[in-house]
Amino acid sequence: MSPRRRATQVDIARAAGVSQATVSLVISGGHGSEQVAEHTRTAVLDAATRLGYSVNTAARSLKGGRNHILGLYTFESVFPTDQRDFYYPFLLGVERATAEVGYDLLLFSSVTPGPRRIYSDGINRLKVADGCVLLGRQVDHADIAELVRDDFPFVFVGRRELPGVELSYVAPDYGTATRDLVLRLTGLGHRRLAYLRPDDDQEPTRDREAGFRAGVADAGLPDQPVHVLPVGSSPPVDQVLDLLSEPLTTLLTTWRSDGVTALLVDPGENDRTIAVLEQVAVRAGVRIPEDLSVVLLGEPSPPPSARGADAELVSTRDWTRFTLPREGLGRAAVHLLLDLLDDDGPARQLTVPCLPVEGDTVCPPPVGAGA
Amino acid sequence: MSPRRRATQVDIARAAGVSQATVSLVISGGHGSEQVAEHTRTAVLDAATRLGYSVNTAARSLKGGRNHILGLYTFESVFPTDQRDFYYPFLLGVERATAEVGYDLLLFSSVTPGPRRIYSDGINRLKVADGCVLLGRQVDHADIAELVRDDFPFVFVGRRELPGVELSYVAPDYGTATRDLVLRLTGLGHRRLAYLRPDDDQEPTRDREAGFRAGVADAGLPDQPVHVLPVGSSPPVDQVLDLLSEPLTTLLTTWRSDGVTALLVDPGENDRTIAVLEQVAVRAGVRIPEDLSVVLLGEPSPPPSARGADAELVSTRDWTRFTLPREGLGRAAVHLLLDLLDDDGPARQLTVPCLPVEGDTVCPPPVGAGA
DNA sequence: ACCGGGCCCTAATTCACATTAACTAACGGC
DNA sequence: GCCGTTAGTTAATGTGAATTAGGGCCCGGT
Repeated sequence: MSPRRRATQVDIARAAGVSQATVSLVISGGHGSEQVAEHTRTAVLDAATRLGYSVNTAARSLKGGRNHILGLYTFESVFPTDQRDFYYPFLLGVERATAEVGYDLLLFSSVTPGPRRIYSDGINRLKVADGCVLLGRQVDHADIAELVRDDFPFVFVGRRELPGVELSYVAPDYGTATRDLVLRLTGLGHRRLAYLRPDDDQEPTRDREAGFRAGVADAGLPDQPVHVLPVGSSPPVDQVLDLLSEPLTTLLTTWRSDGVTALLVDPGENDRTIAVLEQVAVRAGVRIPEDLSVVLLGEPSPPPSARGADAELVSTRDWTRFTLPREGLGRAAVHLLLDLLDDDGPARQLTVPCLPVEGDTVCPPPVGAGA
Repeated sequence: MSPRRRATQVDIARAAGVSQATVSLVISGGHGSEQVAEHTRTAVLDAATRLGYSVNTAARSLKGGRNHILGLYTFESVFPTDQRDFYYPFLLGVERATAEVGYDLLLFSSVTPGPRRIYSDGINRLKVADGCVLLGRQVDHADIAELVRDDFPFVFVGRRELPGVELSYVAPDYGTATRDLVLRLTGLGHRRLAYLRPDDDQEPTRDREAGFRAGVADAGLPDQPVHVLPVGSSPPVDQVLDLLSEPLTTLLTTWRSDGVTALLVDPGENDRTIAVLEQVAVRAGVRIPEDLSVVLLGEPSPPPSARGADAELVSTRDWTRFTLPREGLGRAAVHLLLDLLDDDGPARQLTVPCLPVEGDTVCPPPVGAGA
């Protein structure tokens, strides 16, 4: 057991016959090393190599105030088994971007499970990181307010708003993506569109609707009908079918008589709507896309495989839609966080484009329709 | 902008009217805080909460204290996309166990793989964690040696050996799992077994063979033939078929004439062997399991879906086998690491049982055979 | 010679915390 | 009243690296 201490700058200094400060200048590179004579420089580097030196980042951070650690805190479990496919790309993006900028990623798991609280024992674990990316739906508002009060740098993935405070976040650009889909439809000749959205007042819902109206305006069409479904963004799964079947059937009839040839559906946080629509359309004899082009403003989830009891309410069609740039959001969050760390400015927001997916639920309008 | 410093223990001390040392005693918890009067204690905690204090991990680890952070270092990318399904359970296990013991998990992504440069923030970034779980195949021996030299506590997932040093690791109990499969076969009536292993000298390979011999002995059978294939554990994928077809065909003939009714296959790190065996058996008219029961001493990978060019060399059969307890290994690694932290003893090793999987490649021996 | 500058380098300080020896006050046993 | 004991607290020290304020030293100009 030789408790051989690891080499420090002092050791190198002794070996090279210089002072620790000089070693620091050489090792730290760029700024200081230009002021060091070449032969001293090589002598130091030589000794360093010989002694197997490497920087003690703890000491470096102590002086510099940075830990070079970014935190990732999720309000649900960090590696959720059941939502694995949903969260994984976020994690991937965050991890990769973190690595690229030379930081390490600290997963906050020690915080008790259940409703996750940041400030459980009064002392804030998050601060061991230089800044933090926050993920998850069920946000504890009190915690966030506390973080803001503490001036702790953090960035949300997904748009988050809190009355009275400015939060930093990265969010998908639902508006532009929706607008682009509208233009795609009008480009195909559709002149009468309908828009379907859940009954909530969340930002993503508003963004998409705004994008819809913008697209309609850009295409030079008059205002198009917007229909609000009597469900919030996350209704109980087992009631969705009952809740939506009748209203959707009615709407389909209305649209047909009104000459609507294309429909845009905001799935909310709940992708069952589109599945119900599919069922209802079949029953009503409306063919998609021959009679009615349909685009989905988001992604059906779970993406690939449906299992168990839900199977009947999972759509198998390849909807024309757009996907959340989930890895991109993770990456963007990291970069935004770094900006925050450097500038120490006010909260800021960033949007990331959504990628269109060419499905098979869109085609030109039926001849003679929508004149 | 106010460059508001983060609150330090000195700030708290001033606010609470005590010394910094007292604050440290209170904050660090258990050991010292019993020697602090209750009212002092609460005053300190109060001030800490009020000032939004949190410990500076850099300072703490500089001095050698505990951070309640465990590190996870992988010699490949932490969230590898292509090996995602393989590594995920390990991560899950590590993360969950870490959370359960009240630690946070630090993913070391900043450390660049490849040729290690001394003056980049090298391996000793690990030190910001109290200890570290190491994962991955392509281990850099120099790094490990360095860690050992530093007396840094770490645990490998998977058996790792380095000449001259004792490493701590958790490993699947291949031996017992193999023995159990042998007993399973003899229990069905098989009396003449054959064993197939790759041509390497790795520990897992040895373990499995030892388990085989133990099982054979336990069953009261004489020594059974062991055949070594002329490939190491990771031959080039595109050559496996060529390399193995002929020898396997020969072996099949030999076994048939020798009355062998069951075969145990050590897949090595390369699951193609079993795929080749399957092809060859079909071509030789040997039915599995009617003519020959086959068990796989490990898992075929990639588990569920085969894609691309490899598809022809991926077996689709549901082999009777055992699976690596991957989440369990992750968990065990964390617990072993904690033991190491507490005891500071010598390196230690731990094995975790493998779970048997009932496939459809085993049945009783053909009547009249193996008498 | 003397002064003024660069140029290289060093001594000293700082960072936030943990640890430890030492100190104080209060209390009792004798 | 002296010493010992114990609980509670403090002053001092160590940790590795970065930074800053200089201090020699050499050299050219005057």
